[in-house]
Amino acid sequence: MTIPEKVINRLTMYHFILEDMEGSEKYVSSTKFANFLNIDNSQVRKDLKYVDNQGKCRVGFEVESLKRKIEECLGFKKTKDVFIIGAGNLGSALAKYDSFNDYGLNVIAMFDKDLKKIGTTINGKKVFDIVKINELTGKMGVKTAILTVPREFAQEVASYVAKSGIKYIWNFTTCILDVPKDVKVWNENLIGSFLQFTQNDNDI
Amino acid sequence: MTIPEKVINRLTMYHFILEDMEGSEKYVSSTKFANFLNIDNSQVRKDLKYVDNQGKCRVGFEVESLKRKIEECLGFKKTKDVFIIGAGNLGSALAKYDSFNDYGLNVIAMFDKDLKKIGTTINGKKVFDIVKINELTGKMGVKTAILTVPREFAQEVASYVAKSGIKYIWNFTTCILDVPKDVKVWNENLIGSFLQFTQNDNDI
DNA sequence: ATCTTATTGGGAATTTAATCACAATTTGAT
DNA sequence: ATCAAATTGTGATTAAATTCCCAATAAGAT
Repeated sequence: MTIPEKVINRLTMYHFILEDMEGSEKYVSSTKFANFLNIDNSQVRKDLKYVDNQGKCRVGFEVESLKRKIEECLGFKKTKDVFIIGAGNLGSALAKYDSFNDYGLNVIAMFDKDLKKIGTTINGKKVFDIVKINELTGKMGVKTAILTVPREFAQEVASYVAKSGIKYIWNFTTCILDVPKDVKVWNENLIGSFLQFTQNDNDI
Repeated sequence: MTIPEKVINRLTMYHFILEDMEGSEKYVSSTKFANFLNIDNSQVRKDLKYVDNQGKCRVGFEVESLKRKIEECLGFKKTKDVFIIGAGNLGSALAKYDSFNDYGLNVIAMFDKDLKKIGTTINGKKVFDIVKINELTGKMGVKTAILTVPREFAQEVASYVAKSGIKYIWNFTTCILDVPKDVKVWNENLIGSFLQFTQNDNDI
């Protein structure tokens, strides 16, 4: 069953909440989730229909089993191997971001063109020369790359990376990439996200 | 006029594209934007209706004027002051992220509780003791904080920050925050974003 | 001058997402 | 045993977002 993207996003947030409740509370209601996220409680119940878990009238949803069901449903325990392209500030921060591991996102290696960075290790992830990506993509069967290079190199690097066999690019740069049709790009547009957040409030 | 959030996000991406075209091309068509972002071209034209800029039949939209209009419309030139709470990997990376400046996002100062970090300077931004935030929020009139502390401290720090007068929290942690009603939280859920990207592709 | 083609603008239709409303259920209190 | 309250599940409704469609326009070719 394919779950709508927005539902996936909310399910991960319910999981964050469950993480905090586990151990201290046995049940949680849709209203509790709804209040945390400022959404309608029936929305929550509809979302939870996607994971195979039913609530109890007058009581709510069982914390532990719901948490486990979301994990199964979204594959948190399934390892998703990725490369990080660009061992700069953001790339390094993401390499050190432990929450990725908790959700199955496994950084296999990093790539850069800076000789001072190549050969070093960041949080246990080795930094390779970008020209090695072709060889390593094939050898390790990695299909996903996180792109964190400076804007001015983003297009060039993305094209290079696409040629190596990478099929999914999670793009953290402010460059909109032009890549072959068989490569899927997901723009993590932080600027846009901030503006969505603040745009309709004039006192920022 | 309030612009829907999704439109705001796409407008910033059109701007990214225009940034690359400026100087080399005079006109751009809705189809060109649409192809870059894999969306329908009439969607692009409807988005562009929100900024006061009309296209020319058979030619498209003028690159320079459209770029300028988007900037005006979304307030890229208007300074938006923010604090970064948490001078760890992600906080430091965001403090060094120059694209923020280009879009008017101005990091005024950083806060942490680690004595080794307090007093240092990251990309020109001074790191203060978190207990100073109350004083500085008032003095500098800052209303927005970027939260990048470790998950286990997120709720505690968010409550503290909210008490200082901060009204907007851009939350990069994997903790869903419980804050007073007059504080608006925007969850930058990277885990959820990644799963939205990859969930319906089974070969990751 | 006429034709072809690329493009906009915008109405209509469709699809997707969110909200509302309420019956059914279950718990705990009286 | 009865009643009040909290909660789920879901059908109906509303709202928002996207796509489809095509007339109108203007550029460039013939």
